[in-house]
Amino acid sequence: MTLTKNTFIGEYSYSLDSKGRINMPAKFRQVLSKDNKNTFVITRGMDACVWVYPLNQWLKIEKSLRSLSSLSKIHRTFVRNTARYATPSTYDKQGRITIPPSLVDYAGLDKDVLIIGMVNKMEIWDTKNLEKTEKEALEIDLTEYDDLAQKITI
Amino acid sequence: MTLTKNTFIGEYSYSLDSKGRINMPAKFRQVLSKDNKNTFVITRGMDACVWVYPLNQWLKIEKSLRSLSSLSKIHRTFVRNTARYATPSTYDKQGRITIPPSLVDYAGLDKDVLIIGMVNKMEIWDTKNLEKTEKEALEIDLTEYDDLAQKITI
DNA sequence: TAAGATTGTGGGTAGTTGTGGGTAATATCT
DNA sequence: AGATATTACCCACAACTACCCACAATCTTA
Repeated sequence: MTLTKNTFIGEYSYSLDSKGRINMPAKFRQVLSKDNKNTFVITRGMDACVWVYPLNQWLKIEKSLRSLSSLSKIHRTFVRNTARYATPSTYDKQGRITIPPSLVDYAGLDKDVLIIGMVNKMEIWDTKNLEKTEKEALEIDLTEYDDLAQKITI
Repeated sequence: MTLTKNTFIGEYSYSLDSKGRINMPAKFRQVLSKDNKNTFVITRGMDACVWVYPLNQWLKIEKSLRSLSSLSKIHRTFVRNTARYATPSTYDKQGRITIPPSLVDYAGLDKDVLIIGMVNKMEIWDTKNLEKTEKEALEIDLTEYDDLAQKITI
């Protein structure tokens, strides 16, 4: 079952071990193209989670960042926050990546974590944290949400 | 009797076996075009049921999701909620797909299930659950139904 | 109606996957 | 430089999944 290359969907439950390693879902490893060199780039997500990009996707982002002018304050902030915490990490023979302590801290990762496919990247969430975030998300503007749903036609 | 490609209508009764597998109606498999690679994408339905897309239909959704920027919170939420529960599943030689435990749970699938053709996708319902939902549906606002009638000619 | 093909259901087995931990190489600090 | 901490790589094993075969019931066709 090979899906689109470098596309991640689905939710997987794993545990962060005592060495700060997390398994990458086998299905996600399978869809990776070879130019990713078994490497992911991990960085801060915009929510309280960790974003994990396959290498080649990250390279595209780097390119976009390069095009942003530093004259704009919001551009500077965005580039800084995105680039600052990014770390490349190669997964081991068992398919695990090591999450730097600072990111474990940022996302509040404890033992039980969820890896969520976000199409072009993955998110790593602390299970309990996500539940909390979901409750808050109920307060988002539903009209806007519906508009989106209309456009996408699921 | 060849029907329209990738179009699903009708209702079929099957059973969920001890390994979490459900047979896909032979007719549904027959109308699939080859680019579906014997794969369906299963996800949460908006009611208490499982939605099953043929691969190529899902790819259209995926493409829309890809166009949404993660800078927008509402976009992130939408992508997450849509992609999160989706799992590709290739059917075996006997034509069965495996339903992940989380979705079995979500839809309350027990043994007897119904597969319902929803034109561009299918729904899998627990038989008893659907009966219950149907009773509740009798109470929906008939005005809304009338609105629909304006749009669609039956 | 009888033979053959198709369909739905059950279960066995080999390979894959997730997780823990050990050891050697590398980095850090005094 | 030497001691200590950190990281990278390897092996082991239990649980799970994909794949295969079997068979009864149903449908098709001659």
